Amino acid sequence: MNTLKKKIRDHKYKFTSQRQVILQAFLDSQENHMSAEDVFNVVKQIDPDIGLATVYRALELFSSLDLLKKLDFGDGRSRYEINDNNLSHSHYHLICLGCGRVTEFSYDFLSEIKDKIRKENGFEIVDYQLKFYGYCKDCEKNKIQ
Amino acid sequence: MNTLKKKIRDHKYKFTSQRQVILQAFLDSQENHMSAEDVFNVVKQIDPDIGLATVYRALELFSSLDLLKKLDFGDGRSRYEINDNNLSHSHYHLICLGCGRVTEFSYDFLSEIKDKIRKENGFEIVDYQLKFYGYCKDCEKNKIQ
DNA sequence: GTGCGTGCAAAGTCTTTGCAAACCG
DNA sequence: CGGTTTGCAAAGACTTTGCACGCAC
Repeated sequence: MNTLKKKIRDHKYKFTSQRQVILQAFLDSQENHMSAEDVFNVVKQIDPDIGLATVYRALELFSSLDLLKKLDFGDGRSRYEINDNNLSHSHYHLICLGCGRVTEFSYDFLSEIKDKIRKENGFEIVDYQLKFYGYCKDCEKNKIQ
Repeated sequence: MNTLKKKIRDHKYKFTSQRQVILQAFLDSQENHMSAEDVFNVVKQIDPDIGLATVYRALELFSSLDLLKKLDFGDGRSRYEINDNNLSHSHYHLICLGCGRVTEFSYDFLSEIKDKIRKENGFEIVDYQLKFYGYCKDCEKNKIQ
């Protein structure tokens, strides 16, 4: 938390109690991919006066500071996760078309492809997002088709 | 177009003039990733009476039939492209953080990772989406930082 | 104290839905 | 003809914004 606090202050933003509570929610949460409303519901427990707009504003601020990473799983709302800030530590998301469960998977295929893309397109990668859609073990078992 | 028409009829859906015009827009368009409104603007030229809701309904229908593929580039609206229906032909999107331009890139790394994921997670992949964020040649050149 | 940050409510954007009329097969 | 599909407008879901008050520094 102190690292996060420092990063916010370094950018001349204020470390308000609301911002702290919202960050804490991510540090504490078992739920890895919270939507704005998920976050709102968590922080309301600690500070009932907090507003949904404040949550949205904080999530956007934190994303711009790379404290959080904004995700999209195609369910009509943005989701966020703590950003570990290291490309090679990145993970991918396995999104089950049956139950919607999102699992994480990690495997370094990037170094190879990164070079290839730089050479062929002159495109300098700073981040990426990889989502696999399919059926998880349980749904595969129960699939009719 | 006849293949598409067949696929629609095979599923007992009607091949209406509106649906035809919308599909034609994708076949003709140079723009590879049209939003619902982009499509609406194109088809209005041909059929001024067409409604935006019809476009949305058609895009959803076509996606469910795998004629189109629904994409999300994080700009707050869904985008669509013709689906080539072959996992190994799939391409990735290079999204420039400078100018927003979306380029396509193709490289088969999937077969390898697919096996790995099936073994380790019991997850059966049917589709995936890979997006790289970074800076394209031009923006890299002009980047201050 | 000053100006950034907040809460609230209203507005905005994209998308979906209800319904009567139109149309495909 | 009958059930789909359409166009329109209204509603819905998520997110952003305007503004007066409050708080971090």
